[in-house]
Amino acid sequence: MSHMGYSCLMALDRDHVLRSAAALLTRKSTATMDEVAKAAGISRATLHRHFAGRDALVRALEALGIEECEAALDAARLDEGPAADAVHRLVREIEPAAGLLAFLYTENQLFEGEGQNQGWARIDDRIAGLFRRGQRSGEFRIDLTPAWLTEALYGLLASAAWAVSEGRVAPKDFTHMIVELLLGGARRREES
Amino acid sequence: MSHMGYSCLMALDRDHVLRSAAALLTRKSTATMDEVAKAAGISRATLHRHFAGRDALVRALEALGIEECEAALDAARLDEGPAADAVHRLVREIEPAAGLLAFLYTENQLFEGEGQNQGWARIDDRIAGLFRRGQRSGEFRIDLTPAWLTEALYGLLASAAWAVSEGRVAPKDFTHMIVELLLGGARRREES
DNA sequence: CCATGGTGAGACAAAGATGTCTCACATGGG
DNA sequence: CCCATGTGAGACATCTTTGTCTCACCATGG
Repeated sequence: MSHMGYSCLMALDRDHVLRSAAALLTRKSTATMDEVAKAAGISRATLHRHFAGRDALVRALEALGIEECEAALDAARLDEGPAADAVHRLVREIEPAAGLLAFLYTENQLFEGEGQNQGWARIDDRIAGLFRRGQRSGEFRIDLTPAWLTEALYGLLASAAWAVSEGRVAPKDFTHMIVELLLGGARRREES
Repeated sequence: MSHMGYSCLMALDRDHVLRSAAALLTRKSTATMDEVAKAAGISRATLHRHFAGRDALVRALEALGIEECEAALDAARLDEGPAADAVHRLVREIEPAAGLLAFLYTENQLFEGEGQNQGWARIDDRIAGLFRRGQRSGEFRIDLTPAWLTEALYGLLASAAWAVSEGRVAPKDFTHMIVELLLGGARRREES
């Protein structure tokens, strides 16, 4: 064993289990602990050694989702350049986590008060702040509230993730579809 | 009793139960049969007399959702006038059913092959057809596929329904928020 | 070689939800 | 008044999932 073996191999294992669980629960949000274990290639006993129970697993997934969102927000450099470009960078950065986000987004409709509400609130604020910046600079229209634009972004991310996983949308179009609809809408523009 | 009493009162009762269940499951998608019964003001036994089981209840809700969608599609007269106006009418007509739609939309991520797939396919086709008409007439841009626009509409309806139920968006803004984002996007338009 | 620790398989009880049943009660018609 | 029908309350068995436990196995390091 040794401390290094523990902290290193376990951490890698745990991360692998977490990502397998995310991939499975994205497709089947009611998957059993046994199914999660099999999907990760481990036994239910070992799964329980990593996560005390289903709640703990979902909490860990929530933490992972928050972490990846924050990382995407950082990588997108929301404060730099035109807000529209920042939105584009944000969607591109957040795409790999979209499936997980969709799972957590629908899961959170259930646990009203529980969960890492503070973590999500912070993310909501950062995204809403981006839209607010775009409104103040005159790039974005002001009759759609930042809160709604944020919510709409979540909804479009979830829709796109499902549409891609069911083959209704090509994976390579993911970012383009979301960004163009969110920013430009469906109506044809004369100006551009 | 009497046959009329049965077929009439039962039907009303059944409809009332169905709508109570829809309202509850919209907020708490994992609600128990007991909770559904209490929400409808009846006992679990009576609930079981109306619907053989939870599956039957969800199936009935799915049928109700399909029915209301079709009704909204009919009322919106998708073939008349500019496609953009038809989209506006559609969202306005479908608003009362948005909560139920959101529930079914996320529920259907689970039952892959099951359910009234044919009913949904027909609705998908009608909505996608509306977007295709708008593209052909030159109203809508052609780089966003009708399938994606349809999916996005579902996602925005679900997002808006949740945002309203959690107080993040005013109920009266429901239609405006969705239509303006879906058609016009967040970017400010020079022309209008 | 042997000891240690992680793992898989499976047994087990507990908890929750479901489906079925019985029984008492009320209401409305004959 | 009496009977029939729908209803509510609750008991009950069943099923699924969960959480805990034990035990045999195996790989790795000493």
